[in-house]
Amino acid sequence: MNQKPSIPKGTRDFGPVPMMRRNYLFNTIRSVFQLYGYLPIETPAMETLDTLMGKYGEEGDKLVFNILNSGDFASGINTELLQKLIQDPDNSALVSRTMTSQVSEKALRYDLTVPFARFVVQHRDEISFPFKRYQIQPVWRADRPQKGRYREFYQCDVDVIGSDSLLNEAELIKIIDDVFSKLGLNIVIKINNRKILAGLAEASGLGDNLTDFTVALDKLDKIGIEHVSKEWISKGISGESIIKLTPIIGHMGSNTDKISGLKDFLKSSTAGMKGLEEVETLLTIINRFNLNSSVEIDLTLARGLNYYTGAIIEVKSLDIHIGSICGGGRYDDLTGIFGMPGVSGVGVSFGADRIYDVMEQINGFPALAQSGTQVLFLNFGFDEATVCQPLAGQIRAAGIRCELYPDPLKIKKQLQYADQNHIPIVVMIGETERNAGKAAVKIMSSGEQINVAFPDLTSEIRKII
RNA sequence: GUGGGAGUAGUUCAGUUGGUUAGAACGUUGGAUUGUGGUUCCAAAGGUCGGGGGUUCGAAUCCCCUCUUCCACCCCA
Repeated sequence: MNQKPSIPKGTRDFGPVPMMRRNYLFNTIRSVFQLYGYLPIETPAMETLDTLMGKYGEEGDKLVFNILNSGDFASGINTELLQKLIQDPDNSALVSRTMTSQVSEKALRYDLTVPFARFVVQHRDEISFPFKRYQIQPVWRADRPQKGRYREFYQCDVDVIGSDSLLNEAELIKIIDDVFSKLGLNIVIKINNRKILAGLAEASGLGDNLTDFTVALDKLDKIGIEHVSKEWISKGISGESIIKLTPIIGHMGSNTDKISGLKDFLKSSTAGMKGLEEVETLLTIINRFNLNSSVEIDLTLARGLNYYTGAIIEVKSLDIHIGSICGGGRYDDLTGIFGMPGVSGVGVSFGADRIYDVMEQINGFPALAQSGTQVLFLNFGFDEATVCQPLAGQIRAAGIRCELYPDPLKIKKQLQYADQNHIPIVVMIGETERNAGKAAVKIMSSGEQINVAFPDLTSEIRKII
């Protein structure tokens, strides 16, 4: 007892109440996915290192949890090679990488999209395209935990792969709107397009600085235009370009205003115009949906851009400031890295844990009393309990949640148990009741108590509930 | 990976310029005439003060290291 047990950092236990709420969340999300015809899949918690590495950029690779090989994992180490490398202290990163590959061949999944791509390639024969799937599973990241950031968390992914149609993007936005409407959260759906970003870079003469350009741009709402400009300049982007860009990026008007501004700015860029056209079409489709949430074009939305090629989607809570609670986009060639080129997909991922945190903070969860026991039989001893069992069986057969207290403790203890577990009805059958053939039914909220003949017990309880 | 705050009973926290057996509240357990909960009253249990090292006659308190956690950055759900 002098040593307290604990769980790894960034992980959490979920007691009954959080669990019921999480189930409510997952069920809501799942029911919407199913309503649009998406099919469930699951993939293993671990993937081979080959599948995962190199898919998330340099930063992402570092955040993958590696799994040590079983058994005598040290036998695979090439000591000669390592000794050679280790002599140079600058090599420490390389040494770690080399060593990892020698003692580990699998890792915990980092997201659901890459395993999905692997799944599609591996099962291409069984899949008919377009393939619409959803997947609700935990993922793991060796990130430093903080508010709204965990090392083990759930993602709820919906993707459609094998279709270029913008109707898919529109459908996903409708799904987002449905889910958050059902949950009662106020959100804004931000959209952008990778091609527009490329166009902005091109039209302002940035050349191939796209990555540096977007990484800084993504921080605009956080650090402001001055700091973004500074970062751009430090990356070698010319002041001239920045002056051209500032009014476009800082444009705060409506979507149509933004589009007309962009139309003029991007006219020299084919990619940019293509992206703009996509956004326009998407907005046209969405306008027919009558969404509850607002959809706004946000040019600062870049989202890592590891594999996104078209639409970029992100959802922010208007209730709580917590980073994005849902995000995704189109990736034209994700399966290409697994040897199946030319298949385009688009998908979004709901961050269940962050959504939970938001719901929690705004008291957005409905009362979930419908999960606990409704009727408790007190235990007056073995013989009396034997009488209770068939009666409890009848009550359950009527669909009422019912339990018998397992130990013949003092009645006070058993009532305390009922009280603490918010059980509304208690049935007492002691020696007296057993002889009389009548049960004492106590309604906990009022303390009122009535006697009911055994055959009428189920119907009486049904009346009370 | 970088920077800052915090670690004292199950939980939330007190703990005076270093000074005797480290406190409270809530919770837990037991009791207040035998088969009746929530309120009340009484009592008890529970801490090598995150861990290790150092300074000191003496450390929860001062210094160093480490772990954990929270916050910010990087990045992200």
